[in-house]
Formats: sequence, structure tokens, C-alpha cells
Amino acid sequence: MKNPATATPETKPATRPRGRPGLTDQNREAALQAARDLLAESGLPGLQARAIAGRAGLSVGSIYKLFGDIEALVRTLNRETHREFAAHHSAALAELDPGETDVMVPLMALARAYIDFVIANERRWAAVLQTSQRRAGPRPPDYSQSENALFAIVETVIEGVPGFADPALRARAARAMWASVHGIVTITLPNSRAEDPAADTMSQIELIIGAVIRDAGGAPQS
Amino acid sequence: MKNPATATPETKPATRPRGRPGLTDQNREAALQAARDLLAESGLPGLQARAIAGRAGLSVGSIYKLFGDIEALVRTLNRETHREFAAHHSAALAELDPGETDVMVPLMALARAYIDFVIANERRWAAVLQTSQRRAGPRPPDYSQSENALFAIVETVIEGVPGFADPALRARAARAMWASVHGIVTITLPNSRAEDPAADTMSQIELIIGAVIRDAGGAPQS
DNA sequence: TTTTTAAAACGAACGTTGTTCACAAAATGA
DNA sequence: TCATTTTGTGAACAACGTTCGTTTTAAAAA
Repeated sequence: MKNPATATPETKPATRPRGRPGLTDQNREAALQAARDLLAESGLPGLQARAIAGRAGLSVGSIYKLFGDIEALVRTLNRETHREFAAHHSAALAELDPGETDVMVPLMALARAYIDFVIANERRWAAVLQTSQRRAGPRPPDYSQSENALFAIVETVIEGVPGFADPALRARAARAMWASVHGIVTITLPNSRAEDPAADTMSQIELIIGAVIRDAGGAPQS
Repeated sequence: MKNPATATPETKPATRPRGRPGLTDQNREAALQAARDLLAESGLPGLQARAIAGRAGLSVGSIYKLFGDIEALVRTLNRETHREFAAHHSAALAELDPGETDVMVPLMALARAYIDFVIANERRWAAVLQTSQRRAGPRPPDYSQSENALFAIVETVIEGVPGFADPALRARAARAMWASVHGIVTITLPNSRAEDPAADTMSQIELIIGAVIRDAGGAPQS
């Protein structure tokens, strides 16, 4: 209110701050890209301050100016991974025939999307899982938000199943099914001795999810 | 064959080796106990060479003489945890009424045993899960052995279920159910906002396992 | 008993990590 | 031009896993 010359009141102060303006935003993106590459190549152990700084053409200190510490940088990368993870599932659902009435079709499509994402983003996904463990305090809110987005998708998909008419039960069922798929993918996919681990994993998921849907009266014919 | 004076051929050489006999076995046990305590108290990050050596009254170098490196020590501790894990489940089954005909009773008892073990051995179990990830090469054989022991228990329990008469299918079903329980426990138990997280977790497990058993014709009455 | 000997135990030192902080560089306002 | 203020730097610190030359030690040999 003091300076009537500036038409835009708060968005952009007419008088920029004093000192060196810096390329902080570009540097931040450079550091992020270097970190992304390192994570995809070598996993969490490869995410070292000196390696990131070297790749981004920055100094070690700048990494800490930009992110605070490595753990905060990991949280940022994990948020990205989680967002991509959710988007990947939404995209898989969008490709389906809208006239499809069998609930198993979208459910298995989601499971396949899960498996494909884990295979295509092995180290990034491992980073998400590892850092979501070893936490004493409450997890960052963005995390739960991305996870709840997944739950919400499953919840919507099983909306027509007779046995899941009650919203509270439906929510619990969605979480239970999602957690089951997560467990099967985590245990079977990396340890399967089958020729096609993804197919092996899918068959175990179908065994569980199929039974749950049939039990809830969601089977199409018969 | 050269020395007929020694009655025992290979088991125990009559002439002990030259140098210092040492208390290696006692030292190994002292180091192991110190490592066990540290793992239970502070998890994997607390398992440091200097901390272990200090607690055991040994030097840093001795830890490496005894175990090779910290990773090998972690493997040893994880083997112990896995053995206790399997024994805990067997004990839970042994306490059941042998005349029980409902398959859900032993299955839910196993699930409850799983939850109780995870709660009572939070950091030790987290160590097992974390080190079983981040592995590129094949996992140590003792690991798979302990895991297969668990699968075998579940496989035996569901032997009478009509839908699981085929042995190959039964094996896959046992693995799928175990993995589902694992997923639900891993995701729900630490993140549940319910008053009783264990009960919340159990209800999700019952939702999945109950449906699988009913779908396979294993329900008692109705 | 004394000496020899070889394994066991030690701990200082090395390399690599995350992290900090006193300083130099740089761009804006005067 | 100069002062100011923020950005960026990299040497330095602490803490980690790990190594390796040295010292201890008890049994075997003398």
C-alpha cells in the first residue's frame, strides 16, 4: 500500500532485493536432474553430495543451500516418483474400454501398471519404499496424499461391486486389496524363478483379487 | 594314514596348532550379543563397528576378524531373526485345538503371530526387510530356506480346502496369501490411525484371506 | 624353566561419507 | 564508481567402514 507506483500489489515487488540475483532456479533444476540420473543409475547409495555437485557443475555447499540436506533432496525425488506412479495408474485406467462391466478388467490393469512401473523404475521405487520405512515420526503429508490417490482409484473401480456397497467397508477393502497387491509385487516379482516373473506375479494377484471380487458378488457371469 | 598313533583320523588333531589359542568363540558371542542389543535399540544405523567393539570390550579390528565386515554381521543377525520368526509361527500353530476344522482359525492365528512378532521386534524385522531389498545378486540361501519354511506351514494348513486340491495351485495360493498378509502388515500396521492398529490390520487380513478361503470352498458351514 | 612360534587382538591411520562456515564472487542500488 | 547484500565456493571437520603393521599371548619346543 505504501508504493502506489507498482500496479501489481504483491506478486512482484518493483524493487528487487539487493544482492546477487543468482541462477538459483536454474541451478536447482540442474542439481535435481543430476540427482535424478544418479538415483536411476545407482540407487540411494549413489545419491552423494559430491557426485550430485560434480554432475550439476556446482559446489558441494550449493547442494546444501538448495535442499538443506540430502534427506530433503531424497524426499523431493520420492515425491516426483510418487506423482509419476499415480499418473501411470490413471493413464492405464484411461486406456480401458469405458463400456467394460467386468470389475476385474480395470483391477488387473492397475496391477499390471504397478508391475510395469516397478520394473521400469526399479531403483527409484526402491528408494520410495526404503525411505517410507525407517521413519519414527509421521511421514510427510505429500506421501500420504499420493498414496490416498491410489486408494481412491481402487475405491472408485470397485464401486459397483454388490458386497462393497457400504462406503466404509469399500474403503477398507480398497486398502486391503492395494496392500495385498503391493505385498505380492514386492515379494514375488524380484524372487520369482519363473521364466516370466511379471506373469508369475500377475497370476498370484489374480488368485487373490479374483477371489475377493467373486466373494463380494462382483463376478460378471455365472 | 601316515600317522597311526592318532586314533581319531580327522575329527580332532592330537597336536593342537601352534600359536595363541585365544578366546575367539567367547569373543564372537560377546560381539554378537552387543550387536543384537544395538540392533534392537537403534536399528541398522546403530550397528556400527566402534559401538559394537566398545560394548563387547573388543577392538574394532577384532570385529572384522570375527565377521569379515558389518554386512556379514547383519546377515548373521538377520538369520537369527528369521529363525525366531519361523519358530514363533510354529509355536502359535501348536497352541491351537487339534480338532479344529475351520481353516480360518489357523490362518488368522498365523496372521496374528506375524503382527505380534513385528510389533515385538520392530527394528530387527525392519533390518530383515531392508537388507532383503537392495540386493542385485541372488539372496543368501539361508534366507530363502527360512521363507520357504513359512510357505510350507501355510501350504499344510490349507491342505484340506477343496479348491486347493492341486498341489501346484496350492503352493501358489500359499505364496500369494502369505505375500498379501505381508503387504497388509507392512502398509497398514505402521500407518493405521485407528485406536488399535493391530486390530485394524487383522480386519483387513480377514477381509482378504476370508474371501480367498470362501472362494475356494473352504468355509465351514453355510 | 626358558625360548620359540604363530595365531589373536589391538588401535592408529586411511579413504569416503555428510555437513558446515569463513570467504570470495557478483549484481543491484546509491 | 562504490557499497551492499545475497549467492556460490571449497577447504575443513566429524563420523563412518575398513585395513594393516604392531603388540600380546599362550601353547609347543628346547
